[in-house]
This record gives sequence, C-alpha cells and structure tokens, in this order.
Amino acid sequence: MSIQSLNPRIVFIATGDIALPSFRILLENGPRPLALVTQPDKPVGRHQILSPSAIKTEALAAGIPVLQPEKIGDAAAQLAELSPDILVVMAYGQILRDNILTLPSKAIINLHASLLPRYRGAACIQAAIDAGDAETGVTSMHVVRELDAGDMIFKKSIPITANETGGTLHDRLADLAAEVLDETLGRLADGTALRIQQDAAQSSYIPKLERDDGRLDWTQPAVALERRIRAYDPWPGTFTMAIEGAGEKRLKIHPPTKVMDADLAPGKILSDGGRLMVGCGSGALLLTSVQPESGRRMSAADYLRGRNPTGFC
RNA sequence: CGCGGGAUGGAGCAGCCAGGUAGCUCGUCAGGCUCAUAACCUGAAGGUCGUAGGUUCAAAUCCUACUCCCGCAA
Repeated sequence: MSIQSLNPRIVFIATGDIALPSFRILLENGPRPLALVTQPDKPVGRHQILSPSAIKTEALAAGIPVLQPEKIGDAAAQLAELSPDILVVMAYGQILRDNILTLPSKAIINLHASLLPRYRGAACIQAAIDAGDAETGVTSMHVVRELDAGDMIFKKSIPITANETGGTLHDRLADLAAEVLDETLGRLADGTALRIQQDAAQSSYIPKLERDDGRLDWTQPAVALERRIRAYDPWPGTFTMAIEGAGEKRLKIHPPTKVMDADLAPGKILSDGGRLMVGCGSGALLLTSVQPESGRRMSAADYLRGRNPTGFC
C-alpha cells in the first residue's frame, strides 16, 4: 500500500533550508501538504531587509497556504481546522507544546540530521564533523515534549568524507532527509513503522552555536582544530585574533587546513615562502585561506604580503 | 535608512588625521650568479590613487553625492 493511496492530510512545519528537499518530495510525489507553517519573516542581511524563508517562497509558488504565527501555539486552532493526520516537522525553530502535539490524528514526526540519540539539538551537523565521526545521518521520530527525544521510526546514514564541511554535509543530509521522510511516511501508512526508544544513556545534546563559538583555541590539538574549521564552515565560521603591532584584528579562518607535524608554541606563527603555519596544542596547522576584518577572503600568501601578524590568540 | 570597516600599478597593504614629486612586500619582464632552483644579486615596465562634483595656487589626502566590496548583527 503506498502512502499516496492513503492520502493522509499532512501539514509541513519548517523554516530552515535543510527541509527544502523534503518539502519538494511531497510536492512532487504527494501527499500534497495542506499548509506550511514557518517562522515569521525576519530582517536579514547587511541592511536588515525583511525576507521570507526559501521554503515559504516555494510554498507560495506552489499554491500551498502559509501560516507564520509568532508562536506556533497561537495557530493551534487554525491548524485544528485543517484536521491533519500527520504533522511533519523539520528545522522549524520553535518548541512544540501539547496543544500542537495532540493535533494530528495519526502522528507528529520530526526529521533530525543526526543518528539519534547522538547529537540532539540545533548544531547536530557541525557536531558530527567536529567529533571526527565516520558517519552521520538523518533520523525520523515521533515528537515528544523533550527536544529530539521521541521514539525513532527510521534512520539512514551516510559517511563523512575527509574534507567534509558543515555546508556540504548540510546539503547532503537535506537530500537524505527527503528519502527518510518518504520511507517513514510509507511505513506509517502500511503499518510497518518501527517505534524504537532512544537510549538516553547514549544521548548527547548540542546547543545552538553562536558566532563567538567559532573562536579557535590554539591550545587544542591541530587535528581537533582542523575538524572544527571544517565543521563550522560556513556557519558560524571560525576566527582568531591576529596580533598586528599593538592591536588585535579579527581574522576568519576558512577550510581547508592541513595538520602538520611541527613543534610550534600554540598561537605562534611560522611564515615562509607564503606559507602560514600556526602552532597548536599538539602539532601545527597550515592555513590556506583567511579573511581579515573588512576584507575579502584571500590566500594565506596574499594575507602575509600586506599584513604582518606576530601571533594568533 | 540597524552599527562599522574598505576601494591606491597584476596580488596584498602603507600613505589620508596636520594638502605640495606615489611607497612597501610580492608578482611580471630583462640581465647576472649558480650544476641547478620556487633561492640570491642588478635593472626595467606597469597607477586618470572606485565614480562624479566642490574647496584650493595645489587634492590619494579636505567637503558632498553615488557605485561596489566586507565585518558585526540576524
């Protein structure tokens, strides 16, 4: 029995771009969502222009009604009128309360970009790379009050490559999520869906990342820093403070970087022939791409040509 | 109009506050040294100092407007 033939009434709840492929697969293969719930438009970019999420734009283009309540609880009555069978939640950005959890007749499911119970929370993608995991994936689960702690239905994994960044992994997981959603809906429809309790002892929670979390600590081992620089690209990015003369200037560090077997004090710089090497807690890191304050992204060689940093901190 | 930084030969920067011959580190080209070199030495070419106005005897430098780039913030 296919999910399409049952034609459950679905409402899609999402804001982040990672949900786009999943939303599209419903538009293409059905069941067509009755509505999209997404966060209110927010001021975005350098000029703080009010902008809709990409998924809202797609929904409108497809003729799907869009709801943008300040708090999703405010829209409970409106959603109840749609009498949904299944709510699909992904990267929405608000905690769902009981008045929403009890709405659908069949299930409220969430797609999460990690192999639960590892990496519950917002920064799950970065966490997998940062930890040096060999693989990660997408898990579908039933939504409960505790964040990302519901019973799991289905999961699919993919390997993390050696030069994986948060950005590339985000995109791959977005596509994977669409497959997981399709499979999950199918299993729910034909009654083969599993319900696997999460082992709380194995769980970990990764809070939302802030800009300042990207500051590199050069006393850490080079291998850990190399992973972090990849994990945090493009969000929140990594940076250090470059000591230039009497002052310090912010310097963004972009991947790729290379771990070197060199004995150099943490934060100390070795530059020769346009190569920029920084000492770490153990080993050193060869930087290839950096971005000074108010400047554009440039090679380490270009950076050294005009600036004269004496160390990083 | 959210806050702030920037635009100077091919690259990255200094010079601007206290206007008066355009500089640094590289790159390019030519020659030299060398078994040889991305190393070293010598020399050369290359810039309407983002655009348009204004002030001035004189503007990269002061004033005004505009264009583009970037950081913060989201």
